[in-house]
Amino acid sequence: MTIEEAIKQPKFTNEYHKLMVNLLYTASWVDVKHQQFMKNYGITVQQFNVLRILRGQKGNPLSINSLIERMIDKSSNASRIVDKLEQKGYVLRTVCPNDRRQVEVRITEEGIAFIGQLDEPVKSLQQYAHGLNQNEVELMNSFLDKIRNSEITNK
Amino acid sequence: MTIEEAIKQPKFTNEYHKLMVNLLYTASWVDVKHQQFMKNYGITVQQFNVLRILRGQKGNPLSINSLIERMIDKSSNASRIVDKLEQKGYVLRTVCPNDRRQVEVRITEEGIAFIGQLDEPVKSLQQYAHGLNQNEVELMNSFLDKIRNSEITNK
DNA sequence: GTACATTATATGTAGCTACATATATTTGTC
DNA sequence: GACAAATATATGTAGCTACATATAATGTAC
Repeated sequence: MTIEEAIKQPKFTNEYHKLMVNLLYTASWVDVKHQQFMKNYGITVQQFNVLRILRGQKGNPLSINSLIERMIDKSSNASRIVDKLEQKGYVLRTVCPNDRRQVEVRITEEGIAFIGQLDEPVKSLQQYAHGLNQNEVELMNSFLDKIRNSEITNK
Repeated sequence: MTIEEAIKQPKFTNEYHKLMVNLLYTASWVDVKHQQFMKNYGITVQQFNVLRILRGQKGNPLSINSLIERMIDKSSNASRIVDKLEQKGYVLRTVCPNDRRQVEVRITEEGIAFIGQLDEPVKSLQQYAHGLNQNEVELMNSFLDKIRNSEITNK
């Protein structure tokens, strides 16, 4: 299905307009797939991403701010996302001894076990990119970076 | 800024994984820009999109369902989005005489005037795509379509 | 034409989000 | 070291979202 068919809009003012719409539409489409997948495991996409970031730290803790820096959508609610994960026993929060304003968040054994169980099934989500060959994927990654970086020159 | 820098993740398991993250990150980035822009005019992105769809109908009404079919994120809340636009006087809701289950939504003169005033400033949002040349934009549009269509073969 | 399924929209609700603000701690200046 | 500014996190709140369910109208089978 083309983007024109997907939103029943026969034509766009130009290819650039079409690209913006297509980008937002496709990302929303992918996001919904992720949501539906995660729901089966009683977790939200945001919670999953935070857990995966923490696991990547290999036991080292991260502050809430460093967590935000690593999140895909820089959420002002990182604190409450960590709340939920804490309630589930997947992470632990301790006050940082060096700077008592900061909080050290780290993944628990339960958290590691839980997310480990998702490693295999999660791969199916990346399959969406496999409509493209290696060359195309690299090209598209560079295009996405270019889009975000065109901001400066436009201002 | 590369995607690696943007989320402080030095490497991904492969380019496909990176693409999924980059797609979600970039779309969220664009979406936030849109949100911030629309906020200045006291309207949400969703409300704006619905208004623009209705204007495109040239006076003909659309049912709630046809509206959903044309929306970028197929929202289950189309009914309430129309509520808000109705409260602002930008759209009108009338029961369809042929099928009294349906509702005919059409844009008002105020709605047309309001959205018309955004036509020029809104163009700045499309500028994000201008980091790419014509050829690259067309290529990227085809890649996005491919991503959504790879679903069937993966199942 | 009655009964039942289907379709179109609306609404109740829990949970999530952005934004503003609060609280606690640290840093810098004098 | 007292005081103001800056930093890190948490929280109150209004509004938005997904999902389930309700309401109403239409279509279909007999």
